Amino acid sequence: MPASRRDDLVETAIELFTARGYRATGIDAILAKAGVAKMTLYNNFESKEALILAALKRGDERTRQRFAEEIAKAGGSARDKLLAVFGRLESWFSEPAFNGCMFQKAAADYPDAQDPIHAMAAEHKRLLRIFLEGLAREAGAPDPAELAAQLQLLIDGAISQAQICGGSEAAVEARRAADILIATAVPRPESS
Amino acid sequence: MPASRRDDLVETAIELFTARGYRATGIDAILAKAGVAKMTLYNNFESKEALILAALKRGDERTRQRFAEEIAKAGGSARDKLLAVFGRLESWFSEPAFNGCMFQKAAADYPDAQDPIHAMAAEHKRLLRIFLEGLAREAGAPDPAELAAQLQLLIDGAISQAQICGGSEAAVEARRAADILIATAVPRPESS
DNA sequence: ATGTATATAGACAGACCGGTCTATCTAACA
DNA sequence: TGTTAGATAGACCGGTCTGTCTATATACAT
Repeated sequence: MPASRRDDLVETAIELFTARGYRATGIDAILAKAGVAKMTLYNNFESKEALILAALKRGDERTRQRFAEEIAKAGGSARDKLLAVFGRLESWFSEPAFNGCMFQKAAADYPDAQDPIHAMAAEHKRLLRIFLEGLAREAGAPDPAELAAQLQLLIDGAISQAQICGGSEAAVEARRAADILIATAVPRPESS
Repeated sequence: MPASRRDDLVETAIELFTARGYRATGIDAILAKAGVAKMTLYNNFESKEALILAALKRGDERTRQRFAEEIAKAGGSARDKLLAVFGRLESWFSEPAFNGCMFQKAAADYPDAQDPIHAMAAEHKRLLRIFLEGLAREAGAPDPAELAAQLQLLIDGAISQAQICGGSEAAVEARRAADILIATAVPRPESS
Protein backbone atom coordinates (compact mmCIF):
# COMPACT_ATOMS: atom_id res chain seq x y z
CA MET A 1 0.00 0.00 0.00
CA PRO A 2 2.49 2.60 -1.12
CA ALA A 3 -0.01 5.44 -1.34
CA SER A 4 -1.32 5.06 2.20
CA ARG A 5 0.06 8.30 3.57
CA ARG A 6 -1.21 10.16 0.57
CA ASP A 7 -4.63 8.63 1.04
CA ASP A 8 -4.70 9.59 4.70
CA LEU A 9 -3.96 13.15 3.74
CA VAL A 10 -6.65 13.33 1.08
CA GLU A 11 -9.28 11.77 3.34
CA THR A 12 -8.45 14.06 6.23
CA ALA A 13 -8.36 17.02 3.89
CA ILE A 14 -11.86 16.23 2.61
CA GLU A 15 -13.10 15.99 6.18
CA LEU A 16 -11.57 19.20 7.50
CA PHE A 17 -11.98 21.34 4.40
CA THR A 18 -15.67 20.43 4.23
CA ALA A 19 -16.23 20.96 7.94
CA ARG A 20 -14.30 24.18 8.46
CA GLY A 21 -13.64 25.61 5.02
CA TYR A 22 -10.58 25.71 2.83
CA ARG A 23 -9.00 28.99 3.84
CA ALA A 24 -9.95 28.46 7.47
CA THR A 25 -8.24 25.07 7.63
CA GLY A 26 -4.50 25.27 8.10
CA ILE A 27 -2.08 22.68 6.84
CA ASP A 28 -1.06 21.96 10.42
CA ALA A 29 -4.59 20.91 11.40
CA ILE A 30 -4.69 18.38 8.58
CA LEU A 31 -1.26 17.04 9.45
CA ALA A 32 -2.12 16.68 13.13
CA LYS A 33 -5.41 14.90 12.45
CA ALA A 34 -3.88 12.62 9.83
CA GLY A 35 -0.82 11.95 11.97
CA VAL A 36 1.53 12.78 9.15
CA ALA A 37 4.66 14.89 9.03
CA LYS A 38 4.75 18.11 7.11
CA MET A 39 7.48 17.01 4.73
CA THR A 40 5.41 13.98 3.77
CA LEU A 41 2.69 16.31 2.60
CA TYR A 42 5.08 18.36 0.51
CA ASN A 43 6.68 15.25 -0.92
CA ASN A 44 3.27 14.12 -2.16
CA PHE A 45 1.75 17.47 -3.14
CA GLU A 46 3.22 20.60 -4.58
CA SER A 47 1.24 22.93 -2.38
CA LYS A 48 -1.91 23.34 -0.33
CA GLU A 49 -3.71 24.11 -3.57
CA ALA A 50 -2.65 20.76 -5.01
CA LEU A 51 -4.00 19.01 -1.91
CA ILE A 52 -7.29 20.86 -2.28
CA LEU A 53 -7.53 19.82 -5.92
CA ALA A 54 -6.83 16.19 -5.00
CA ALA A 55 -9.50 16.33 -2.30
CA LEU A 56 -12.01 17.80 -4.75
CA LYS A 57 -11.19 15.14 -7.34
CA ARG A 58 -11.76 12.31 -4.92
CA GLY A 59 -14.86 13.99 -3.50
CA ASP A 60 -16.31 14.36 -6.98
CA GLU A 61 -15.79 10.71 -7.83
CA ARG A 62 -17.15 9.56 -4.49
CA THR A 63 -20.22 11.80 -4.59
CA ARG A 64 -21.26 10.67 -8.03
CA GLN A 65 -20.53 7.06 -7.21
CA ARG A 66 -22.72 7.21 -4.11
CA PHE A 67 -25.58 8.68 -6.08
CA ALA A 68 -25.19 5.91 -8.63
CA GLU A 69 -25.18 3.25 -5.90
CA GLU A 70 -28.25 4.62 -4.19
CA ILE A 71 -30.05 4.65 -7.52
CA ALA A 72 -29.00 1.13 -8.40
CA LYS A 73 -30.18 -0.01 -4.98
CA ALA A 74 -33.51 1.73 -5.43
CA GLY A 75 -34.26 -0.08 -8.65
CA GLY A 76 -37.84 0.37 -9.82
CA SER A 77 -38.90 2.67 -12.61
CA ALA A 78 -36.68 5.36 -14.04
CA ARG A 79 -38.85 7.83 -12.22
CA ASP A 80 -38.19 6.10 -8.89
CA LYS A 81 -34.52 6.25 -9.67
CA LEU A 82 -34.68 10.00 -10.13
CA LEU A 83 -36.48 10.34 -6.83
CA ALA A 84 -33.91 8.12 -5.14
CA VAL A 85 -31.44 10.96 -5.59
CA PHE A 86 -33.40 12.90 -3.01
CA GLY A 87 -33.44 9.94 -0.66
CA ARG A 88 -29.68 10.02 -0.81
CA LEU A 89 -29.78 13.72 0.00
CA GLU A 90 -31.93 13.10 3.06
CA SER A 91 -29.61 10.48 4.51
CA TRP A 92 -26.64 12.69 3.74
CA PHE A 93 -28.15 15.68 5.55
CA SER A 94 -28.87 13.43 8.52
CA GLU A 95 -25.25 12.41 8.97
CA PRO A 96 -23.86 14.08 12.10
CA ALA A 97 -20.78 15.11 10.16
CA PHE A 98 -22.82 16.80 7.42
CA ASN A 99 -21.63 20.31 6.86
CA GLY A 100 -22.60 21.28 3.38
CA CYS A 101 -21.23 20.58 -0.06
CA MET A 102 -17.47 20.75 -0.48
CA PHE A 103 -17.89 22.11 -4.01
CA GLN A 104 -20.24 24.93 -3.07
CA LYS A 105 -17.77 25.86 -0.35
CA ALA A 106 -14.82 25.64 -2.70
CA ALA A 107 -16.48 27.95 -5.19
CA ALA A 108 -17.32 30.36 -2.37
CA ASP A 109 -13.80 30.30 -0.92
CA TYR A 110 -12.17 30.75 -4.35
CA PRO A 111 -14.61 33.01 -6.19
CA ASP A 112 -12.38 33.74 -9.17
CA ALA A 113 -13.78 31.65 -12.02
CA GLN A 114 -10.27 31.27 -13.46
CA ASP A 115 -8.99 29.68 -10.27
CA PRO A 116 -8.37 25.93 -10.78
CA ILE A 117 -10.22 25.20 -7.55
CA HIS A 118 -13.29 27.12 -8.65
CA ALA A 119 -13.09 25.47 -12.06
CA MET A 120 -13.01 22.02 -10.53
CA ALA A 121 -16.10 22.81 -8.44
CA ALA A 122 -17.90 23.91 -11.61
CA GLU A 123 -16.76 20.75 -13.37
CA HIS A 124 -18.29 18.63 -10.61
CA LYS A 125 -21.64 20.34 -11.05
CA ARG A 126 -21.40 19.81 -14.79
CA LEU A 127 -20.71 16.09 -14.38
CA LEU A 128 -23.57 15.74 -11.93
CA ARG A 129 -25.87 17.42 -14.40
CA ILE A 130 -24.87 14.99 -17.12
CA PHE A 131 -25.61 12.16 -14.73
CA LEU A 132 -29.06 13.58 -14.02
CA GLU A 133 -29.67 14.13 -17.71
CA GLY A 134 -29.07 10.43 -18.34
CA LEU A 135 -31.62 9.52 -15.71
CA ALA A 136 -34.11 12.01 -17.11
CA ARG A 137 -33.68 10.56 -20.57
CA GLU A 138 -34.23 7.07 -19.18
CA ALA A 139 -37.39 8.30 -17.53
CA GLY A 140 -38.68 9.40 -20.91
CA ALA A 141 -38.47 13.15 -20.50
CA PRO A 142 -38.83 14.83 -23.92
CA ASP A 143 -36.30 17.48 -22.86
CA PRO A 144 -33.95 15.67 -20.47
CA ALA A 145 -31.55 18.62 -20.22
CA GLU A 146 -34.34 20.85 -19.03
CA LEU A 147 -35.58 18.41 -16.40
CA ALA A 148 -32.02 17.72 -15.23
CA ALA A 149 -31.35 21.44 -14.84
CA GLN A 150 -34.49 21.90 -12.78
CA LEU A 151 -33.72 18.95 -10.55
CA GLN A 152 -30.21 20.20 -10.02
CA LEU A 153 -31.60 23.52 -8.84
CA LEU A 154 -33.59 21.62 -6.24
CA ILE A 155 -30.55 19.60 -5.22
CA ASP A 156 -28.26 22.59 -4.82
CA GLY A 157 -30.98 24.55 -3.09
CA ALA A 158 -31.59 21.73 -0.65
CA ILE A 159 -27.88 21.38 0.13
CA SER A 160 -27.60 25.11 0.70
CA GLN A 161 -30.68 25.21 2.92
CA ALA A 162 -29.52 22.22 4.93
CA GLN A 163 -26.13 23.77 5.51
CA ILE A 164 -27.48 27.15 6.53
CA CYS A 165 -30.57 26.18 8.50
CA GLY A 166 -29.74 22.62 9.55
CA GLY A 167 -32.03 19.63 9.51
CA SER A 168 -32.95 17.35 6.65
CA GLU A 169 -36.42 18.68 5.85
CA ALA A 170 -35.02 20.47 2.82
CA ALA A 171 -34.46 17.07 1.20
CA VAL A 172 -38.08 16.11 1.80
CA GLU A 173 -39.32 19.37 0.33
CA ALA A 174 -37.02 18.97 -2.63
CA ARG A 175 -38.31 15.47 -3.22
CA ARG A 176 -41.91 16.66 -3.27
CA ALA A 177 -41.04 19.44 -5.68
CA ALA A 178 -39.09 17.01 -7.84
CA ASP A 179 -42.06 14.70 -7.94
CA ILE A 180 -44.18 17.48 -9.39
CA LEU A 181 -41.56 18.56 -11.90
CA ILE A 182 -40.99 15.01 -13.11
CA ALA A 183 -44.71 14.34 -13.42
CA THR A 184 -45.13 17.50 -15.45
CA ALA A 185 -42.11 16.90 -17.67
CA VAL A 186 -42.65 13.24 -18.45
CA PRO A 187 -45.68 13.02 -20.72
CA ARG A 188 -47.02 9.65 -19.64
CA PRO A 189 -45.86 8.51 -16.23
CA GLU A 190 -45.48 4.73 -16.47
CA SER A 191 -47.73 2.66 -14.26
CA SER A 192 -46.00 2.56 -10.91
CA MET B 1 -24.31 63.08 8.31
CA PRO B 2 -22.59 61.82 11.42
CA ALA B 3 -22.67 58.15 10.40
CA SER B 4 -21.00 58.71 7.04
CA ARG B 5 -17.75 56.95 7.84
CA ARG B 6 -19.61 54.07 9.37
CA ASP B 7 -21.79 53.82 6.28
CA ASP B 8 -18.78 53.84 3.99
CA LEU B 9 -17.32 50.97 5.95
CA VAL B 10 -20.48 48.89 5.87
CA GLU B 11 -21.00 49.44 2.14
CA THR B 12 -17.42 48.60 1.31
CA ALA B 13 -17.56 45.60 3.60
CA ILE B 14 -20.63 44.25 1.80
CA GLU B 15 -18.88 44.68 -1.51
CA LEU B 16 -15.58 43.04 -0.59
CA PHE B 17 -16.92 40.32 1.68
CA THR B 18 -19.36 39.24 -1.02
CA ALA B 19 -16.77 39.39 -3.77
CA ARG B 20 -13.82 37.75 -2.02
CA GLY B 21 -15.22 36.05 1.07
CA TYR B 22 -15.16 36.98 4.73
CA ARG B 23 -12.02 35.23 5.91
CA ALA B 24 -10.20 36.04 2.69
CA THR B 25 -10.91 39.77 3.01
CA GLY B 26 -8.56 41.55 5.37
CA ILE B 27 -9.49 44.62 7.34
CA ASP B 28 -6.82 46.57 5.51
CA ALA B 29 -8.42 45.94 2.12
CA ILE B 30 -11.71 47.35 3.36
CA LEU B 31 -9.99 50.36 4.91
CA ALA B 32 -8.03 51.10 1.76
CA LYS B 33 -11.07 50.85 -0.52
CA ALA B 34 -13.25 52.89 1.82
CA GLY B 35 -10.49 55.45 2.39
CA VAL B 36 -10.86 55.22 6.14
CA ALA B 37 -8.29 54.93 8.91
CA LYS B 38 -8.01 51.80 10.97
CA MET B 39 -8.83 53.50 14.24
CA THR B 40 -12.05 54.82 12.76
CA LEU B 41 -13.13 51.28 12.12
CA TYR B 42 -12.35 50.21 15.66
CA ASN B 43 -14.06 53.28 17.07
CA ASN B 44 -17.26 52.31 15.26
CA PHE B 45 -17.08 48.53 15.57
CA GLU B 46 -15.83 46.28 18.29
CA SER B 47 -14.16 43.86 15.94
CA LYS B 48 -14.13 42.46 12.43
CA GLU B 49 -16.98 40.18 13.49
CA ALA B 50 -19.09 43.19 14.46
CA LEU B 51 -18.46 44.72 11.03
CA ILE B 52 -19.47 41.47 9.37
CA LEU B 53 -22.69 41.39 11.39
CA ALA B 54 -23.46 44.99 10.47
CA ALA B 55 -22.84 44.19 6.80
CA LEU B 56 -25.13 41.17 6.98
CA LYS B 57 -27.84 43.19 8.69
CA ARG B 58 -27.82 45.85 6.02
CA GLY B 59 -27.57 43.26 3.28
CA ASP B 60 -30.59 41.44 4.65
CA GLU B 61 -32.71 44.56 4.74
CA ARG B 62 -31.62 45.62 1.29
CA THR B 63 -32.14 42.22 -0.32
CA ARG B 64 -35.66 41.86 0.97
CA GLN B 65 -36.49 45.44 0.11
CA ARG B 66 -35.32 44.96 -3.46
CA PHE B 67 -37.44 41.87 -3.85
CA ALA B 68 -40.41 43.80 -2.50
CA GLU B 69 -39.78 46.68 -4.92
CA GLU B 70 -39.45 44.39 -7.93
CA ILE B 71 -42.70 42.74 -6.98
CA ALA B 72 -44.54 45.99 -6.46
CA LYS B 73 -43.26 47.16 -9.83
CA ALA B 74 -44.42 43.95 -11.50
CA GLY B 75 -47.97 44.37 -10.31
CA GLY B 76 -50.39 41.97 -11.94
CA SER B 77 -51.78 38.88 -10.30
CA ALA B 78 -50.35 37.38 -7.15
CA ARG B 79 -48.94 34.65 -9.32
CA ASP B 80 -47.12 37.18 -11.49
CA LYS B 81 -45.72 38.68 -8.33
CA LEU B 82 -44.28 35.35 -7.28
CA LEU B 83 -42.71 34.95 -10.69
CA ALA B 84 -41.29 38.47 -10.50
CA VAL B 85 -38.96 37.18 -7.79
CA PHE B 86 -37.17 35.18 -10.46
CA GLY B 87 -36.99 38.17 -12.74
CA ARG B 88 -35.15 39.94 -9.97
CA LEU B 89 -32.80 36.97 -9.72
CA GLU B 90 -32.04 37.14 -13.41
CA SER B 91 -31.13 40.81 -13.36
CA TRP B 92 -29.08 40.23 -10.22
CA PHE B 93 -27.09 37.41 -11.82
CA SER B 94 -26.47 39.62 -14.83
CA GLU B 95 -24.81 42.35 -12.80
CA PRO B 96 -21.07 42.35 -13.53
CA ALA B 97 -20.37 42.55 -9.82
CA PHE B 98 -22.51 39.51 -9.05
CA ASN B 99 -20.57 37.03 -7.03
CA GLY B 100 -23.04 34.91 -5.13
CA CYS B 101 -25.13 35.39 -2.03
CA MET B 102 -23.44 37.00 0.94
CA PHE B 103 -25.48 34.82 3.31
CA GLN B 104 -24.62 31.53 1.67
CA LYS B 105 -20.99 32.59 1.81
CA ALA B 106 -21.25 33.68 5.42
CA ALA B 107 -22.71 30.34 6.46
CA ALA B 108 -19.98 28.56 4.52
CA ASP B 109 -17.18 30.66 6.02
CA TYR B 110 -18.55 30.30 9.57
CA PRO B 111 -19.97 26.78 9.60
CA ASP B 112 -20.59 26.57 13.34
CA ALA B 113 -24.35 26.97 13.77
CA GLN B 114 -23.77 28.69 17.12
CA ASP B 115 -21.64 31.38 15.54
CA PRO B 116 -23.54 34.70 15.44
CA ILE B 117 -22.54 35.17 11.83
CA HIS B 118 -23.95 31.80 10.82
CA ALA B 119 -27.07 32.48 12.87
CA MET B 120 -27.65 35.78 11.11
CA ALA B 121 -27.36 34.09 7.72
CA ALA B 122 -29.96 31.55 8.81
CA GLU B 123 -32.18 34.36 10.05
CA HIS B 124 -32.06 36.03 6.65
CA LYS B 125 -33.22 32.84 4.96
CA ARG B 126 -36.02 32.54 7.52
CA LEU B 127 -37.20 36.10 6.87
CA LEU B 128 -37.09 35.56 3.13
CA ARG B 129 -39.18 32.46 3.53
CA ILE B 130 -41.79 34.36 5.50
CA PHE B 131 -41.86 36.93 2.72
CA LEU B 132 -42.41 34.21 0.13
CA GLU B 133 -45.07 32.61 2.28
CA GLY B 134 -47.02 35.85 2.29
CA LEU B 135 -46.90 35.97 -1.48
CA ALA B 136 -47.94 32.34 -1.74
CA ARG B 137 -50.89 32.98 0.54
CA GLU B 138 -51.90 35.96 -1.59
CA ALA B 139 -51.73 33.75 -4.64
CA GLY B 140 -54.24 31.42 -3.04
CA ALA B 141 -52.00 28.46 -2.30
CA PRO B 142 -53.75 26.10 0.10
CA ASP B 143 -50.44 25.35 1.80
CA PRO B 144 -48.43 28.57 1.46
CA ALA B 145 -45.61 27.33 3.67
CA GLU B 146 -45.08 24.36 1.40
CA LEU B 147 -45.04 26.40 -1.78
CA ALA B 148 -42.75 28.99 -0.20
CA ALA B 149 -40.31 26.29 0.88
CA GLN B 150 -40.21 24.84 -2.62
CA LEU B 151 -39.70 28.20 -4.25
CA GLN B 152 -36.93 29.01 -1.83
CA LEU B 153 -35.17 25.81 -2.84
CA LEU B 154 -35.27 27.02 -6.43
CA ILE B 155 -34.00 30.44 -5.41
CA ASP B 156 -31.08 29.15 -3.37
CA GLY B 157 -30.27 26.57 -5.99
CA ALA B 158 -30.25 29.20 -8.71
CA ILE B 159 -27.99 31.49 -6.69
CA SER B 160 -25.60 28.64 -6.01
CA GLN B 161 -25.55 27.55 -9.65
CA ALA B 162 -25.01 31.08 -10.85
CA GLN B 163 -22.12 31.60 -8.49
CA ILE B 164 -20.42 28.32 -9.36
CA CYS B 165 -21.07 28.07 -13.07
CA GLY B 166 -21.66 31.70 -14.02
CA GLY B 167 -24.30 33.08 -16.30
CA SER B 168 -27.91 33.90 -15.58
CA GLU B 169 -29.59 30.88 -17.18
CA ALA B 170 -30.15 29.38 -13.75
CA ALA B 171 -32.68 32.12 -13.05
CA VAL B 172 -34.57 31.29 -16.23
CA GLU B 173 -34.62 27.60 -15.39
CA ALA B 174 -35.75 28.40 -11.86
CA ARG B 175 -38.55 30.55 -13.21
CA ARG B 176 -39.82 27.79 -15.44
CA ALA B 177 -39.72 25.32 -12.57
CA ALA B 178 -41.46 27.83 -10.29
CA ASP B 179 -44.18 28.29 -12.88
CA ILE B 180 -44.91 24.58 -12.76
CA LEU B 181 -44.81 24.38 -8.98
CA ILE B 182 -47.13 27.34 -8.60
CA ALA B 183 -49.57 26.03 -11.18
CA THR B 184 -49.67 22.70 -9.38
CA ALA B 185 -49.99 24.17 -5.92
CA VAL B 186 -52.63 26.81 -6.63
CA PRO B 187 -55.90 24.98 -7.33
CA ARG B 188 -57.45 27.40 -9.75
CA PRO B 189 -55.10 29.81 -11.46
CA GLU B 190 -56.97 33.09 -11.81
CA SER B 191 -57.62 34.30 -15.30
CA SER B 192 -54.56 36.25 -16.25
C1' DA C 1 -9.61 81.29 21.69
C1' DT C 2 -10.24 76.99 23.77
C1' DG C 3 -11.78 72.50 24.54
C1' DT C 4 -13.94 68.35 22.75
C1' DA C 5 -14.91 64.85 19.49
C1' DT C 6 -13.46 62.67 15.68
C1' DA C 7 -10.44 61.90 11.96
C1' DT C 8 -5.74 60.60 10.09
C1' DA C 9 -1.18 57.90 9.16
C1' DG C 10 1.57 54.67 10.57
C1' DA C 11 4.25 51.94 13.81
C1' DC C 12 3.71 48.02 16.50
C1' DA C 13 2.63 43.43 18.96
C1' DG C 14 1.23 38.80 18.92
C1' DA C 15 -0.54 35.17 16.53
C1' DC C 16 -0.92 32.22 12.61
C1' DC C 17 0.07 30.33 7.99
C1' DG C 18 2.41 28.19 3.98
C1' DG C 19 6.48 26.35 2.82
C1' DT C 20 11.64 25.00 3.40
C1' DC C 21 15.29 22.81 5.66
C1' DT C 22 17.90 19.66 8.61
C1' DA C 23 18.82 15.77 11.20
C1' DT C 24 17.20 11.45 12.70
C1' DC C 25 14.83 7.13 12.38
C1' DT C 26 12.82 2.90 10.16
C1' DA C 27 12.09 -0.68 6.88
C1' DA C 28 12.91 -3.14 2.74
C1' DC C 29 16.21 -5.09 -0.30
C1' DA C 30 20.86 -6.41 -2.14
C1' DT D 1 25.35 -6.00 6.58
C1' DG D 2 25.06 -2.00 4.02
C1' DT D 3 22.29 0.96 1.12
C1' DT D 4 18.53 3.47 -0.21
C1' DA D 5 13.86 5.42 -0.01
C1' DG D 6 10.65 7.40 2.65
C1' DA D 7 8.93 8.90 7.08
C1' DT D 8 9.36 11.86 11.38
C1' DA D 9 9.86 15.96 14.58
C1' DG D 10 10.70 20.34 14.85
C1' DA D 11 13.22 24.64 13.98
C1' DC D 12 12.89 28.29 10.94
C1' DC D 13 11.64 32.19 7.41
C1' DG D 14 8.87 35.60 5.36
C1' DG D 15 4.51 37.19 5.05
C1' DT D 16 -0.24 38.35 6.59
C1' DC D 17 -3.79 39.04 9.83
C1' DT D 18 -6.40 41.38 13.75
C1' DG D 19 -6.24 44.65 16.95
C1' DT D 20 -3.73 48.44 19.88
C1' DC D 21 -1.24 52.54 20.44
C1' DT D 22 0.68 57.16 19.60
C1' DA D 23 0.97 61.51 17.74
C1' DT D 24 -1.11 64.71 14.79
C1' DA D 25 -4.77 67.18 12.31
C1' DT D 26 -9.52 69.01 11.58
C1' DA D 27 -14.10 70.89 12.72
C1' DC D 28 -17.20 72.74 15.71
C1' DA D 29 -19.46 74.64 19.97
C1' DT D 30 -18.89 77.60 23.63
